[in-house]
Amino acid sequence: MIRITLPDGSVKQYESSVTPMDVAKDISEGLARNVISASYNGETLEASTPLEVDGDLVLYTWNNPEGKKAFWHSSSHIMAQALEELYPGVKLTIGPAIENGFYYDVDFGEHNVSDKDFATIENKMLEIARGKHDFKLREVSKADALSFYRDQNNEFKVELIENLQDGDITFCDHSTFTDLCRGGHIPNTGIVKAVKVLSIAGAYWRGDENKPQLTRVYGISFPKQKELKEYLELLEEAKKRDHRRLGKQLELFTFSRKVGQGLPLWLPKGTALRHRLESFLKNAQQKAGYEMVITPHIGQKELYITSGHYAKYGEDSFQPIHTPKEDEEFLLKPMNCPHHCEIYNSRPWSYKELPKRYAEFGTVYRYEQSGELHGLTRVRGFTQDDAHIFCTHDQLDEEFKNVIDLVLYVFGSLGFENFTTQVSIRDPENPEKYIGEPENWDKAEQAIISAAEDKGLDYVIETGEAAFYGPKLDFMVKDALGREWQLGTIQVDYTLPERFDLTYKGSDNESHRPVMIHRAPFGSMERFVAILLEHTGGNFPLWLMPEQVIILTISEKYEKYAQKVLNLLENNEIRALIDNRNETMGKKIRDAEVTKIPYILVVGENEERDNKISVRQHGGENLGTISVEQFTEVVETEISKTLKKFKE
RNA sequence: GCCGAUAUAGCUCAGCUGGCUAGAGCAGCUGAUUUGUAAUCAGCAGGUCGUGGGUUCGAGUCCCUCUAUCGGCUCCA
Repeated sequence: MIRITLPDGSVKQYESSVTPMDVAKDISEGLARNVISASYNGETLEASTPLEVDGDLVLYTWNNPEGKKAFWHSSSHIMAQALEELYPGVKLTIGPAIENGFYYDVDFGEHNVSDKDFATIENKMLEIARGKHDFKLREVSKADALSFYRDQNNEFKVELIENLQDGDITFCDHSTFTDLCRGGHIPNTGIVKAVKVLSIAGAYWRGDENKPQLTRVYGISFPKQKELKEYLELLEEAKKRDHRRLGKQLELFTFSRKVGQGLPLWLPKGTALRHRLESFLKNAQQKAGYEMVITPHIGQKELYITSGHYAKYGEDSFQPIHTPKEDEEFLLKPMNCPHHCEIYNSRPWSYKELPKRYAEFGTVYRYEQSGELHGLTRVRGFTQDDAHIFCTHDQLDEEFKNVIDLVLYVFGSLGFENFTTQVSIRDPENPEKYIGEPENWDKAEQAIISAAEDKGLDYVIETGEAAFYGPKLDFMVKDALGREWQLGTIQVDYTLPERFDLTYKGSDNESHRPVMIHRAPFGSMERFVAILLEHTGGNFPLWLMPEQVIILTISEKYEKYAQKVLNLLENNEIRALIDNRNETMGKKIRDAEVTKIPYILVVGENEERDNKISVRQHGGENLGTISVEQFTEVVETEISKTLKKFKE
C-alpha cells in the first residue's frame, strides 16, 4: 500500500502501481474523463504511469497550463505521425509544446510542403486522433534507440540520443508511431477533437545558423471544436490591433520602397502624436534635472573605434561614408552615447557638478537583416529618447532609482500596466563577449538588482543577455499577437567612461572616473508608438490624441455656430475640427467613430438656440446636451486622470 | 542573411484549369439632397496587374531574376 496526498490535503491509500488515472476514477468519473496528465512529487508524468512510493499527486486537466502542455505536446506526436504517413521518408527532429500550441521541426527531404497542404495534414491528424490510440511510454537502451534511428537514417535523433545517458532514454508509442520522448502525454489520441496547422517556417537545427535548416510546422489543437473557433477569432481580433494596420488606417506613418526598407516616414498625424510624446517626456526630464543636447547624425569612424562599437559591429553595420577628397570615413550613428561622451569631455568637471544628465531625441541607424524588419517595431532608422547620466559611484544607486521612477511615470501616464522587467547580466561562459573589467561588471550588476528590488519591480534575471558594454534593466511589453518587445531600457556602463577617458575632480583633488547610465524610457519613438497602438487599439489616452474632438453640423446652416464652439475649445487648448460636409448625420457619426476621435459634438438648431452642444463619446455613449464650459471640464477631468505631473 | 508564402485602382479584395476593351466595395470628383447619433441617391474618373526577362498564336494567370511585404529562424548597440 502507498499513501497519496492530494492538493486539498486529503490522503488516500492505494495498492502500489496504482495510476493517476485510477485515482481520478476513484474521485469521480467526471474528473477521470478530463484528466490529461499528472505530476507526482513535483515530477510530470502520464496519467497511466504506475505510482510506487508515497507522494503528492496533482491531476491536470485542460484548464491547467501543465494539462495544455501535455495536450499540445501529444498533438505534436500526432502531427508527426500524420507527416510521416503523408510524406514517407521525412526525418523528425524535435516537437515541443509552446505557449499557444506546438510545433515540429522536420526535414522534409525531397518533399515540398506549403500552406495548401495544411488541410490534408489536419484531416490526417483528426483521423489518427479518432483512432483513440493510447500513448505508451517505454524505456529503451541507448544502443537500441540509436539503431532504431540509424535504420531510419535520422541523423538528428541520433545526435539527440548520443547526448543522453543510457537508462534515461524513453520512447513513446501510439498507434503505429514511435518517437523519442521523455514523456508528459495525454492518455489517448481521442481527446484531441480539433486541430489547426497554423504556419510553416524555416528553423535552423539546434537554432544554429550554420547547421541545416529544417521546416518548422506550427499547429494548435483543442479538446473541443468550439475552442478552436474561438481561438481563431481571437487571432482575427489581434490582427485588427496590429500597429501596421492601424498606422495606415489612422494615417500615422508609412513606408516607401524608394526611401528604403525599414525607414519609416511619419505622416502629419503621426508626427503630431510623436511630438506630443516628446514634449511630455521633455517636461518630466526637465523636472528631473536633465539638459537637452543635439548631436549630428554621423560621426568619424575613429569615434566608434574609440567607443569599441566599430570592432564589435562595424562589419555588420551600414558601411562607412567616404568624403570626395580627403581620406576620411564617417559612420551613420548607430547610437548617441559616443557623442554624449564627447560633450561631457568638452570641459573639466568637479564632483560638485555631477551628475550631468544629457538628453537627446537622437535618431540612429542600424543595419538590421532584411528578414527581421517588422513594422515600426524593428526598423533601420529610429529615434531614441536617449539620455546619458554621468555620475560618481556614490550617486549611481540613487540615479538608477530616479530613472526607474521616470520610466514608471511614463508607463503610468500611458496606461501601460502589463509590463515585465528583465535584468540582463553577463554570460559567465563567454567572458570574451564583454568589454570591461569583471569587478566593475559585478558592481554594476549588483546596483541594478538592488534598485529593482528597492522599487518593487517584478523582475527576472537573464544570464547572458547583457549588452557587450554593461548590464541592463529592460522593460518588456507584449504586442497584440503575443510577441514580446523591449521598450524602456536602463543600462549601467563602466566601459565608455574608460574608453573616452572621462574624468571629474573629486573632493580629494584627484581625478576620478565617472559612471555612465544609458537610459531610454520609451526605448525608441517608433517602437513605443507601435506598442502603444496595439495596446490601445488606436484609442490613445485623451491627452495624446491627435484630434480630441470633432464637431458635426446637422446641416450647413450651423457652420457659424460650429466655428464659435471650435474657437471656445481652442481657447481651452482642446484639439478639435469641424465636419461640415454635406452628408447625413449617420454618415458623419460613422466616419468620426472609425477615426476613433474621442468626443463627437453635434450642433444643430437646438444647440445653437440654447448655446449648448450634444456630446457623444467614442463608442456610442451619449453624455447629453451641455455647455461648452461643462464639456471643457469633462475633458480636463479625463486628462488629469491619466496625465499627472512628474514629482509634484 | 536563411526557409516558406504573397504582390491586381489611394484602401480592402474578385479575376477558376492562360483566350474578347481587367472587375467590385470604400475613398476621390460632379450633381441632386440640407439631413438629429455607425454608411442618402445618381453619374464620372481611377490600374503599363511590383520589376526585368522567358515560354506561348496569345500571359494578371505558367517559368526564372530582382525588389518589397508577410510568417518564422538566426540576429538585435
